[in-house]
Amino acid sequence: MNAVSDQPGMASTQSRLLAERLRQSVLDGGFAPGTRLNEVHLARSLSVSRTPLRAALQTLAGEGLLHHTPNRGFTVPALSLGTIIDAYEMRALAEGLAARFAAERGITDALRLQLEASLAEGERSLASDAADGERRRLYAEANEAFHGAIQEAAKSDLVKDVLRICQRVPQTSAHNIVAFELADMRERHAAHQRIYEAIICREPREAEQQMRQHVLSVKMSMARWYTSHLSSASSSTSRQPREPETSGLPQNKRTRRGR
Amino acid sequence: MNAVSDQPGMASTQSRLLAERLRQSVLDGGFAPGTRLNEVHLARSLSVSRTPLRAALQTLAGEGLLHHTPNRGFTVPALSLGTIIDAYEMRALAEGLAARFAAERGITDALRLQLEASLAEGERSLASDAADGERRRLYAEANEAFHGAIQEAAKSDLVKDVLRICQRVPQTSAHNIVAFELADMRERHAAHQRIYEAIICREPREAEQQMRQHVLSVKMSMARWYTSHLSSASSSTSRQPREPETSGLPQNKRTRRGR
DNA sequence: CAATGAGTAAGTGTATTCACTTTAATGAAG
DNA sequence: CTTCATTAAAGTGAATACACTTACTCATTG
Repeated sequence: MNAVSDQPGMASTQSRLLAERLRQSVLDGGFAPGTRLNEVHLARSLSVSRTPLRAALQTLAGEGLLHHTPNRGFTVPALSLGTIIDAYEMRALAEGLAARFAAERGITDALRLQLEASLAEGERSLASDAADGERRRLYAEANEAFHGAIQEAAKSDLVKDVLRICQRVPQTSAHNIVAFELADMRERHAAHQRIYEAIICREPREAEQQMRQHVLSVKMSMARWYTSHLSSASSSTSRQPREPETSGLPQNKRTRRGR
Repeated sequence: MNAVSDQPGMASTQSRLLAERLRQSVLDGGFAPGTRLNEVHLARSLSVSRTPLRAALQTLAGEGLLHHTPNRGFTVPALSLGTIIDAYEMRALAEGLAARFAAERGITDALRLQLEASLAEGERSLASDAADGERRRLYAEANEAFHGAIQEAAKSDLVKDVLRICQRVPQTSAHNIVAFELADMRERHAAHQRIYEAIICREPREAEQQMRQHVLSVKMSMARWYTSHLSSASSSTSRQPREPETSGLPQNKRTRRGR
């Protein structure tokens, strides 16, 4: 009955794969904020049964990426600008701590190489005369690699979890916006280099301080961009009574005859 | 078939109640670290079917309170002292942020009263000549009320979630140990008062700084206590291959006949 | 015509069953 | 006595079936 058996690459279980896919979808803004996820339709559209789907949804709800209401199911929360700014504030502290740990504990050669590679990649993306969108994509990639490497170097599951929570902001997620103007990107790149040096030199306080400033400056750029571009749209006060607006697939026909 | 129907107080669903109970159990150390949770046995002992139990477990796993391995089920992670210390480090930052937010945003009268009540309660517990254990219990209660009120005052779901993660440390959980010696408790109480004043006076930086110091000092006490009292026991390096040691109820007979 | 209430479809919560994986006891072979 | 293969029991993952709740349509009534 199962189509894919004895496949070597198939390490994980269905629920986990689903959780991964859905997490990605939610973070990428695949579902409109406030959307109500219909289990039956979602299951059909993903070609799975409800059981593993629910498993995935429960997990995501535990992670705080979805909200659950007892007899109404799962919804993707709508975040206000204030919430997003708070998240950056928290993230500045958490990433700062990660940088501090990395500096305190020292990093493996592999991670040092990854850091250097991401810096080089960022440099290249800034130097290239590629189209603006393409440059941005490249830089976003380098940026993610840089921060990822530091989080790894921190060697703390807890810090990683906290950062996951801080970045559970749909739409605004790191790799979507990241760098807003070329000048901003240059500034960020310089900050990355300072952070790298502080870590290599094993200077915890300096690394933490630099990282905090860096993230807070990203916060500023984001807020500026957000207010000037979106302003009105999707600025709801988190979990206010919003209209259902279900999703997961069509909810079309509703044919009935009188009693 | 369901025994409890049309009951007025029954607001929530079975899975949620279970999640709550289990969360409490895990935090209170109801399951030994490293224990493997057997779904069938646990379900029987809790008088529920596997479905809602699994739902609860998935949620807790999402929260990071349990660990899940594909075909082996859920386990309660064993934490090393290092991990616990890291948690305090993160918690210092998060609670500091909460205090800052509270000072920035101002607190409602209700919360101000709760803060004052908890301070008074702490004072009383320190002044009383009750038995040491009893005093400790009282102080722990006041302590929890104090920190809880500030977390509320921060008005940030994200900060609350982060703090939940930082306190997801079984056994060592806040209300279990908290204050170690009378002198420590006095020092803590004084810190609480300073924090309270900073918040009332709307001085964000001061509030944040005081709170950070406060939590870090708790960290020190905890580490001192931990090393002198437990030292060897339950100091494993997080997620190392530990022997199964299942739980949930007995696994007794194993009768079989040869092929 | 608006308000209200019954009845029904859609949707979520839970139970049960089946399939697949892991685990460990047993016994044969070296 | 140790090692390894065999094999069934126990356990988890997934699917299906059923129960209960919510929400909507429509008809009735004042």
